[in-house]
Amino acid sequence: MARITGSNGERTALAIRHAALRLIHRHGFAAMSLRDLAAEVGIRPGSLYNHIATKQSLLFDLMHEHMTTLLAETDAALAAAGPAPLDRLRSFIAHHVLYHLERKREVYIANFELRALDAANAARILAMRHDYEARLIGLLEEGAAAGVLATADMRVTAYAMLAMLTGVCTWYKPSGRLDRAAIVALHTDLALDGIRR
Amino acid sequence: MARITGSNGERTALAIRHAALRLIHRHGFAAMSLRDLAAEVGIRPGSLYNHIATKQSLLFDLMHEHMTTLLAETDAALAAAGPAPLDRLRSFIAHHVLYHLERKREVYIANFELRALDAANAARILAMRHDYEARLIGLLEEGAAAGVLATADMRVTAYAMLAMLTGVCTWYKPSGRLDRAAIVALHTDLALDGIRR
DNA sequence: TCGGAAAACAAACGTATGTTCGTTTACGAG
DNA sequence: CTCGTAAACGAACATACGTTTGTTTTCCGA
Repeated sequence: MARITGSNGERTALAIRHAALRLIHRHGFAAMSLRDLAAEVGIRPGSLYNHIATKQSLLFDLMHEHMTTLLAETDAALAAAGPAPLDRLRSFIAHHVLYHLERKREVYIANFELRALDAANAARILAMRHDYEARLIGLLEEGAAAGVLATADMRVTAYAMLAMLTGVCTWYKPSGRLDRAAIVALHTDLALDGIRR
Repeated sequence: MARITGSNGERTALAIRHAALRLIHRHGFAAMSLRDLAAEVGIRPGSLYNHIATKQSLLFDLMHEHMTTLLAETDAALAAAGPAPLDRLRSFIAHHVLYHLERKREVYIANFELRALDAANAARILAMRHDYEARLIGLLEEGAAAGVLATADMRVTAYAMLAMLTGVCTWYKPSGRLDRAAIVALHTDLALDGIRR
């Protein structure tokens, strides 16, 4: 055996990334062996190296692509929103929750596998995460300046909101009781007005 | 060399648990080798087995002890609170945040290393987590029944609140800008009333 | 049609892993 | 003081790991 009939580089590379997302999400990066990954894809361990440089770079690429997409889509959502601070904030929240519902694996990995990256790679991902946080903090400041939002500590408030809005991807199952619109609405209400009647 | 002068079983066992908390929190359970752990404690790898049964049982014990303490302390906090639903909820929130500030390593591990447990151990920890969630859901239902809380989906609301309140242990540093009381107050306000003025 | 690049294989590299074993020495109850 | 046990050691076990290598077969542009 050698090169397999019908084999295609791009398709295999995609399958590797997809399988890696599943395995890392389920077992963690350190607990995913390249032998497991190769078996999931249906190739031999050594063949992975036709498509990835190292295990470390595979993880970094997955995280980097996710952060790039998240930032771009967020900016698009904000650009499409109305000018009112509250509308912009609603738009951010809706996009964040929907994105996290649809790509829970990528999100989970980007949030919890930072420690598996080496120092240089971790720094790059962290910088992108700070960019993302800065967008929300900016929206909170806009709202405070316009007088529609409470003016407590912006940074910690943003952290708390992001934690709440991101939490959805730890329990969400597409087959669940609530549909996506309901989940978005519930989280928007919680963030804006809390649980007190 | 053999048994070391001044060696003491209980002290070593404690040092192992403490070092394990640090290493698992920093690198993850799968990425922590027993050789690293032994080096951190200052003994040889094989000597660990005078104090633990297996690596897996070490993780389970750490998580189980944490969940037991959390449940017991939560019940104590609720028992000490006044009878009004809102007071009880405030008490829950305050205790949760303080506990998570003070034991961020244990919390982080209990939340994110579930996948490293084998099936039977994971089921036991999950059951305790459900117990904890049930306490909050109960409080939300009390509040709804009394008419002081909004009556949206109780389970998802509880998940969102817990995600927000737990998030604090991913960024908190004791040397930070805000003291603990301020962090508790900020999270209580956010949970109850949101960010809208 | 043909030749180089792409993509797979089988096999092996050195190292690290969790764990076990037999041995040695200090501690502490009688 | 004595003796069983606790608690450490050094060494080794089998297995698993990420990665490299050389080879083989298929694909595809000129």
